[in-house]
Amino acid sequence: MTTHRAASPSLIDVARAAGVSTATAGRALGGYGQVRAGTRERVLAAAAELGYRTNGLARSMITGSTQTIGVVVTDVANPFFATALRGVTDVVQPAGFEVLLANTGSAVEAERRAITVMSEKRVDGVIVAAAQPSQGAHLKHAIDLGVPIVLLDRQVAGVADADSVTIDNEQAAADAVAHLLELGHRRIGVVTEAGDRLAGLRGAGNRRKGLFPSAVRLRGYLRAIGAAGLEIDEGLIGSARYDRDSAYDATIRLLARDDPPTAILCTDNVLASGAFRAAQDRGLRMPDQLSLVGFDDEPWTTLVRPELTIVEQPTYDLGTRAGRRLLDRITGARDGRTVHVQLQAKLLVRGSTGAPAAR
Amino acid sequence: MTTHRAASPSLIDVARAAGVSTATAGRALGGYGQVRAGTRERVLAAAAELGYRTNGLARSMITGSTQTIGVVVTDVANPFFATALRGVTDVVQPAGFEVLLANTGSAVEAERRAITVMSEKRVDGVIVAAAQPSQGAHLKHAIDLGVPIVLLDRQVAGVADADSVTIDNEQAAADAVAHLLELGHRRIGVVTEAGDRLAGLRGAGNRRKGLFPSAVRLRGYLRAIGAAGLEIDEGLIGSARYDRDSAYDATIRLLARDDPPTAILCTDNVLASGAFRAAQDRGLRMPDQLSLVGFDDEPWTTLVRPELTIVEQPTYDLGTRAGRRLLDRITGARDGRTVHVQLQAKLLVRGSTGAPAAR
DNA sequence: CTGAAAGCGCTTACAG
DNA sequence: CTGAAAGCGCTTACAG
Repeated sequence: MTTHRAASPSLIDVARAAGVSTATAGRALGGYGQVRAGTRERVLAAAAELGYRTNGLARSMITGSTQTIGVVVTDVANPFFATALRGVTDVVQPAGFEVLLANTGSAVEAERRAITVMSEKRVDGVIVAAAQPSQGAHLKHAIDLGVPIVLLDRQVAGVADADSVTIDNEQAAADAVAHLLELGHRRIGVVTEAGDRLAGLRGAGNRRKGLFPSAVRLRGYLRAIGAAGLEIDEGLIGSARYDRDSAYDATIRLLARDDPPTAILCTDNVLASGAFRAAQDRGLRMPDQLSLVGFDDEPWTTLVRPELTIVEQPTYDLGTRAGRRLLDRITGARDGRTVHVQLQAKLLVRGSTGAPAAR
Repeated sequence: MTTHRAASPSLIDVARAAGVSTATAGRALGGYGQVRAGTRERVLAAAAELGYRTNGLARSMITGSTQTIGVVVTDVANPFFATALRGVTDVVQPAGFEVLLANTGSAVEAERRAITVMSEKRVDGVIVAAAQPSQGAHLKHAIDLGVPIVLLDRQVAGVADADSVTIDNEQAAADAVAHLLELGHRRIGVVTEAGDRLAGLRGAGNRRKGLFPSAVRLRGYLRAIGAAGLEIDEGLIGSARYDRDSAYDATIRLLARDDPPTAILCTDNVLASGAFRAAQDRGLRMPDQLSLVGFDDEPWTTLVRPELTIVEQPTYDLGTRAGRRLLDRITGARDGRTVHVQLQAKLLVRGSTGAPAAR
């Protein structure tokens, strides 16, 4: 029973059916301006009768607002971004905004395209977790065109006028190392994605912009080790790619040293899972023979034995704060001042960390 | 150095600067129609000079296409939907479509609003993981208005004209039970969200529509038990809410029976994590004293000891298939026939299942 | 409170 | 290949 589908009725059709002008029909349907109650009812009845729905494109073209924000992430399937995204939607949807989502797969070119398209679709603003924090020219360009941008999780080099909501990753990693130092560890290893950035991080520079969170965490590790008066031993810095197997290998290498670390910090949840497996396969008792610290409170960290000590990031809040900040930019007080929110992570001490075994 | 920002330049401005008509400027910029190479260059130069960007709203209003699809899920933070969503974006973005995302929190009212707004924004189609598979009136309404819909993960009652892409959950659960039966188990328990649907499932009905995946899985369990000639023992059906603690409690209750199950199937990944913890806390050796089967290949399932036997759902593919199907509906062969794709899950046998201990 | 008219920024026939 | 004109479906001053 496929009925012939007429073109979607427009305001003109509704107005005609209700015997009013399109201006009046628009006022009744759009909830703006003044309309007599009786008139409104007649219009609404006609609209319902015809199956009318507002054309949001036409409305947006006139009002200059789409009630839509863009969200650009590197990987929605990553629980970190999925959770932050949930935070964004939970704040933004009740305020009457929709979310246009783009996944970049960490490719700057894809990010550039996404920003362009979103800008052409006239989103009211964009939240972006940059693919490459060192490359922000296209973001600056968008800002110059009048698109408000809030950076999520990564500060980007060369983008002065964007707000940002990030986690204090340097302090988070330093806290974890401090915990291990306090337990008496002196040879503390790290499994990290940012091993290749080591030279730059050891320099005097203290910029946050342009660095991936993993690099900032590595700097926190270096800082804490240095603050304790210990030498930085590059042999304790295990480089890995962003996957479990690579972290597994890096951990095995660290443990194979003549003088292996008694504790290891992993700068990420995925890396931690690889390190945990490596410790398991090596038959090391945790925490006696090896203490381990990871990032993110994922389900597995409390299912394994011992439970994993972790740095808990306020991931959901990261999203809500970014959403709220963007809404403020769009609607309310456009005081113009650029805001950089930095949230604190929390060390959750569990069974995988303890004093090193006496030797 | 805040320069005064002029209103975004329009095609008229570009045309004037290039000394051509708006029609020609539009053709040069939009890549449609015929334009002489020299003319095109002049127009592009003028556009670049002025910082012109196409107004997608105006374009969409005329062309009747927004190159945007809606995706409606209950919870983006759930790894299942996050992964499926990634599948959708990976298919749809390269084809030139953007994704408008809505999170419903399983509330039908939120879903209704999301569909309405998306429809008003004139998305070209919508993929929806229904909040309540039993309630589909608003979806049917949208379809009648001309919005193509592809159902994801859940068939919905009363929505005849929507395509669907789902997983064969009944077969998946039945396979898991068959595996346990083959190992020699006779008292097989189940921890499920759908315990309250039991009466309806035991009836003769064989509809898939209107049921949550958990309910379909429970039916698979019932079918497999019945097919083996065993009695359904309602005492072996542990009801839980959708959280780890509730599953933990349900498992503890099952294990406290005089005649406890020797194996347990969990109809979901979250429930499985609770059941695993319960088995751990009870000090039960797996698989000897208890065999356990879960759903979804989450990281934790290979980090715990023993590793968990699971039913692996093709979650990412669920998204890619739904995306592709919707694109087909929108662009290509609108043959009109409604398509129901059902993907098969795969049992991954690992250490948590084995023959029951002799007693 | 209501309406006639203008206009948002494009694309699309239609002529040339 | 190019342009003048119409039109997509709304909202917004402006009058009354």
